[in-house]
Amino acid sequence: MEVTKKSEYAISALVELGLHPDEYISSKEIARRQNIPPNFLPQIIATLGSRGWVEGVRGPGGGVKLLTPPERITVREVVELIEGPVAITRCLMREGGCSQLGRCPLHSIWAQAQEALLKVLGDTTLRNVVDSHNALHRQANAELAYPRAR
Amino acid sequence: MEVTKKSEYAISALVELGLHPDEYISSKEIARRQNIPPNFLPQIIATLGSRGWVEGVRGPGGGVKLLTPPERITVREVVELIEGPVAITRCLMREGGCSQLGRCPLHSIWAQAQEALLKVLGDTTLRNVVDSHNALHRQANAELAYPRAR
DNA sequence: AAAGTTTATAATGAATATATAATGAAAATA
DNA sequence: TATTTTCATTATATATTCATTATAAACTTT
Repeated sequence: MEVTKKSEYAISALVELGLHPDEYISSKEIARRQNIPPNFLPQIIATLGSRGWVEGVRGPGGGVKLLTPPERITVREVVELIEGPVAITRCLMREGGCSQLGRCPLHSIWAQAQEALLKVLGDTTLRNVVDSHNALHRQANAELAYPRAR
Repeated sequence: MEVTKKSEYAISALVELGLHPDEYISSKEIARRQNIPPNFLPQIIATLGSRGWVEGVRGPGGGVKLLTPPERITVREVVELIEGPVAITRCLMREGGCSQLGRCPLHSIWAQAQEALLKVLGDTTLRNVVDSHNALHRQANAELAYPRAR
């Protein structure tokens, strides 16, 4: 229905792949680096593969590789792929979700709120996430090298 | 964790009360009119009462009444009262929600998205919802009286 | 052929959401 | 005072979803 861990894992996996372009990484290794349950990740990767974003090669030396440039994938797209159509309330879901068949007075408010949410996610590309991941790491490494006084 | 039916029921109940100012309506009657599970509503009303928005009077002729003007209650407040602090992802929840202790690159994106969502809900008062409820009803009634040709 | 790996599906346990039921307490009326 | 009506509170049951593990199958390389 909305943003579950599964989506976070998917994004984390894509980020890891984005950090190492054109490299095949086994799902087990991705799971280790990104702290994702190793048995859970394969299903997620399969979904990403069905969308054409990643390619998996089986067998020894195989692994997963990013096919699509990170700037062409938005967080919104990932979430919607993993969760299915996002709906912050039952009211916005298919069929009998809305008690009054789309005429309930809350309908438009939920829709507006959801659109605001999705807009933020849609304006954020995987590239942005990869970059801020890098920034965080640089910062952490600098801190290690030159710790500030406390 | 986020917007469940419970919140919708709460808002619906408040709307019903807002439609009939200064009138005591039994929870059973509210449930009937707004299509809310009748046994579920009392718990919800109790929560609304603890916040001081409604008053319940027991005994024959008793019922529930709105104490606070609808323009002074926002949808956001209702949702947060019913659901507790809203968090669209585990990452934004208390304590160990974020896998990387608040430093994960997704953190700020979730936060932005959530803030966008909450802003819409915070900008909508119960008055707005009551009004659009009225508008919908007027429209439906006009349609009944003077049906358009099809 | 053997080992490692992805892909796909199924099964399970845990948590949460939803709802019902039971009980208790207060107020009004007869 | 007894009875009815109603809110308030708590306990219980059910259903759904989430998260994970487990299993099986297909594929690739060595």
